Amino acid sequence: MSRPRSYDEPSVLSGAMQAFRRDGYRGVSIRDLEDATGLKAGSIYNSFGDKAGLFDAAFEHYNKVVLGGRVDRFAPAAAGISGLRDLFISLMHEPNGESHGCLITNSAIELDRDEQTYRHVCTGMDILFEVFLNRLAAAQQDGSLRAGTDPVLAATKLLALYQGLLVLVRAGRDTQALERLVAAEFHELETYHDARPAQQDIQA
Amino acid sequence: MSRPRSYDEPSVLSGAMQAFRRDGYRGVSIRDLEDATGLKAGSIYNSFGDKAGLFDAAFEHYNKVVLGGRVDRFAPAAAGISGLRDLFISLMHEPNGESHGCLITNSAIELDRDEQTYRHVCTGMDILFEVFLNRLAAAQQDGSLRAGTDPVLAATKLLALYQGLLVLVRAGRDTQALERLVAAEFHELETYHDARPAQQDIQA
DNA sequence: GTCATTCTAAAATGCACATTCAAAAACAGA
DNA sequence: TCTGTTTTTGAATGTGCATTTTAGAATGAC
Repeated sequence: MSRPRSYDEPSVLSGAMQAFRRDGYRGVSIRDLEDATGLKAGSIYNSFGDKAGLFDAAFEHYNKVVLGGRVDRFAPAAAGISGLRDLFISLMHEPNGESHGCLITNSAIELDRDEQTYRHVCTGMDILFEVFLNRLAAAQQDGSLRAGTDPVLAATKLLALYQGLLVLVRAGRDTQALERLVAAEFHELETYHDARPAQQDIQA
Repeated sequence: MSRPRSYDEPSVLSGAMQAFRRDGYRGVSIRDLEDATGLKAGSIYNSFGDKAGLFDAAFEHYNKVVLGGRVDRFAPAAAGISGLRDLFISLMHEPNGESHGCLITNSAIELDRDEQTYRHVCTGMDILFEVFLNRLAAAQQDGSLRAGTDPVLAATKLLALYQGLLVLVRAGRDTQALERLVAAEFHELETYHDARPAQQDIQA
């Protein structure tokens, strides 16, 4: 018994999300959000309360759909440590030059820690940490984790590496070097190897 | 043959820098900068051209004085890898709760890559990378680097870790866990050790 | 002391922004 | 078809911002 909304919520959230990822919360105006969502300012306020409300909804959407989707696609439980590596490598392959940016990393820096919305930052990091820890612990069980590796420590390391990579990618650092780094780090996690260096390294 | 400036340039830059570190470029208004520097808006414009000009000068000051000072204090060439570790540990000990933030990391995220000022981000990262690489290469020479470690790869890893830690610190993550991570990473770099796990780990 | 020059102070300008308002339009139920 | 409710729209509002301007104060050179 009332006029129904004429827009598609997921696509509105997706548009807003993209704008926020690219330009940050402060860098996006209501005007920009009109273009990004297709909604007029009035409708935005009617539907989401205010700019912060839309940001909040977009962030929730990001954690659920984008982050969750990436995990499901690249690093499902069955994919083990190798799936985690794929997830990391994908960070260096954002669609052509179009650096979307990670809403978690970017908001961790931009937002004030005692804002309401900051909880999404913490949630996102918790999700990542738990996925890392879960896969590493499972790998430890089935023997595919290098012996002697502490899963909690390794998960912490992966979380830091993840955030750091996103900063460096956004800064335009050489992505090939970063890919080599990821390859090396996961090689260290996955395979059993002692530290005895190759002969030429000893003699050099 | 003219009126001299009545302010102390380093302290003006230091004040502005602190404001920008805490709240970001967009988060600081000219009004805020008046308080942070002690200068009136007119003087700021007279001396630095505009807000971006002051930011530029403050960023240069950051790279030279703050970043350079930290390297000299914690990780001079003589301190080797151990000095690098001290530098990293210091990231988790910013003055009481007062998270100043790193202007390089924060600006890498907030600024647009094709702005003039972004060069300071690149310069800062280059400085860090070169310091890391230099200390690691020296350690390789004198045998204090774990055999088989590639200095370039390790320096890349440290750069990513450095940026990632700053993101996580700003996000309010448990700093003790992060310190354990740093300790473990540097342990891996410094000491010779094979990967043979302790007995209890094999049997578990 | 006077002059030229540069700095400071304070108000003024104009713009972009987030937000609100009021009117019109679109639907659901009767 | 009529009614009530909600969405949409486009204009209006007011605030905060970066920046400019203007007038006055301070200094060095002579």
